[in-house]
Amino acid sequence: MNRPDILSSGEPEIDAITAQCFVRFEEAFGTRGFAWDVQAQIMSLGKAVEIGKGQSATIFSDEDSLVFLAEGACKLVAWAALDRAQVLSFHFAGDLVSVPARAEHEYGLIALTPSQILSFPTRRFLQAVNEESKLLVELHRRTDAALAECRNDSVGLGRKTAQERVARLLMQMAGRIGVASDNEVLIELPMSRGDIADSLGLTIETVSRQFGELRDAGLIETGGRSGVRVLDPEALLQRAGPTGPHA
Amino acid sequence: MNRPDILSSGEPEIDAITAQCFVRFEEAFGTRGFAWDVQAQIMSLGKAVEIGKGQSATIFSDEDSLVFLAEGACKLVAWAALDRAQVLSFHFAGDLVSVPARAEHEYGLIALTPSQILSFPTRRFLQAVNEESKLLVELHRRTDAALAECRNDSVGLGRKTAQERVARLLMQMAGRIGVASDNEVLIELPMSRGDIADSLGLTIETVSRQFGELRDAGLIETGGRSGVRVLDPEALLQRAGPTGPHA
DNA sequence: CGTGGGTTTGAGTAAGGTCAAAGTTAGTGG
DNA sequence: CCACTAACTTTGACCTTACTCAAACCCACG
Repeated sequence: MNRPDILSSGEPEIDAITAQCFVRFEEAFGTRGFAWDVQAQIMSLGKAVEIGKGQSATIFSDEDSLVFLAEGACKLVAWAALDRAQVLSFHFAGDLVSVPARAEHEYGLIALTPSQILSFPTRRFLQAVNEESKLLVELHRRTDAALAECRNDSVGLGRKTAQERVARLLMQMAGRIGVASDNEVLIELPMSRGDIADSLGLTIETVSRQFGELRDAGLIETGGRSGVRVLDPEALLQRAGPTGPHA
Repeated sequence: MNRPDILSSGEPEIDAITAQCFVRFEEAFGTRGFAWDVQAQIMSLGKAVEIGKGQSATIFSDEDSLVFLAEGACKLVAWAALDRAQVLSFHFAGDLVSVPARAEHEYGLIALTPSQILSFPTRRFLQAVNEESKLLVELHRRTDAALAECRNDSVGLGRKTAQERVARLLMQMAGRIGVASDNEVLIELPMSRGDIADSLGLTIETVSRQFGELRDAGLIETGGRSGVRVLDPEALLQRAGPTGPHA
């Protein structure tokens, strides 16, 4: 997919993807009111691209990146080894994802559905917005929320049974991308069983068996590969296990 | 070890713990150069306390807190249930810990050794330092690092064997609090086998057995409950498992 | 309609959990 | 300073859960 220069002589030509990504970004972070030069810096740092299903979104290979997901759904993956992937999180439109260049493991942000993303090199981005403390506070808020989320997931990975993990993921997805209709929730899962397994620290087979058990128990119905109808959210939440030390 | 008041006479009396905590905090975050009123606000928001082994450090019960660990060692714990604790991280002097008031699980910061901590209510702290973008950037940097760390741990929880988990933890502790001496590292573990088990998603017995295996293999020696001598760091790192997809 | 990747199901296995008991360690008080 | 004790740790036997390997199945795509 070719992209025309986003900066060019005369009036800057901007392609549709770039334009749309920045509009969404401005909406999410309220950068519209920023000083002119800060806005210009942000625009020159951000690279907008469209990526197809299964494609990786790593842009800045030797630098930490900050990726804004304008449209679509992605998974953040770390590899413990070539054959041991761990899905760290699923992301949807509006999310800001912090992607390390390379830490103890190699990371990748991979599209589950065709997605539009806007990538910034973290360090230079922070320098650019250095004086816009509102954005810094929002950035901290989101990172802190991601940390809290990651910690919640840690509890799941360390201390929950296969069924509790699957039930919890379904409830999370119900809340994130589910469509409610009188005490039922319809979910269209953008990720495969393999992705779910990799995110829960299980195998494909175990995930499948848990789907089966939940179906046999009458808590969910499945339609095709990606359709899930939660028939009894209450009971499903029960199976996700306890959520605190309250008794 | 006593320190005189850092605010001159006529001002409110400040106890030794508070004084020492703030001195350490200033050193770590360079708040010395801040505007007078910002410094005053920070000081009025921070509660310094000394907590003994096993004591919990939760100060602001219904608000997210930001806890600076001035001295000692602590564990951050979440409870999946009364009998299912997950240790999310271990912390040492100089660390800043983000403690949610209450999310999906209940959290607690608990002292492993007598510790001095300085707690801030996150929201009001952010308001106070709103204009000091250097501190905001540093805050973001630390939170982002904690997130990266949490994600690395997720890989461990989801995709590593018991032995890999234990070996990795020992290497982490070697790097964090170990004392090196010609190709050996001495570690004085501040946490119990139970804490280690809870942080790795294992049982006490399994952790103990892995210590045994590593000892039998000649990679480590143990002395008493807390002493560990890493005889062969190379080999121990090997047992921690692969660290990326590089073949 | 095929075809191939994803999914489900089944049988056997292994890693780690559970239960129980013995052995240490590091305080505590005499 | 030593004996005592309670908590922590180690070890052993057995069991459960989830993994592995394998085959059948079924969507979704061309």
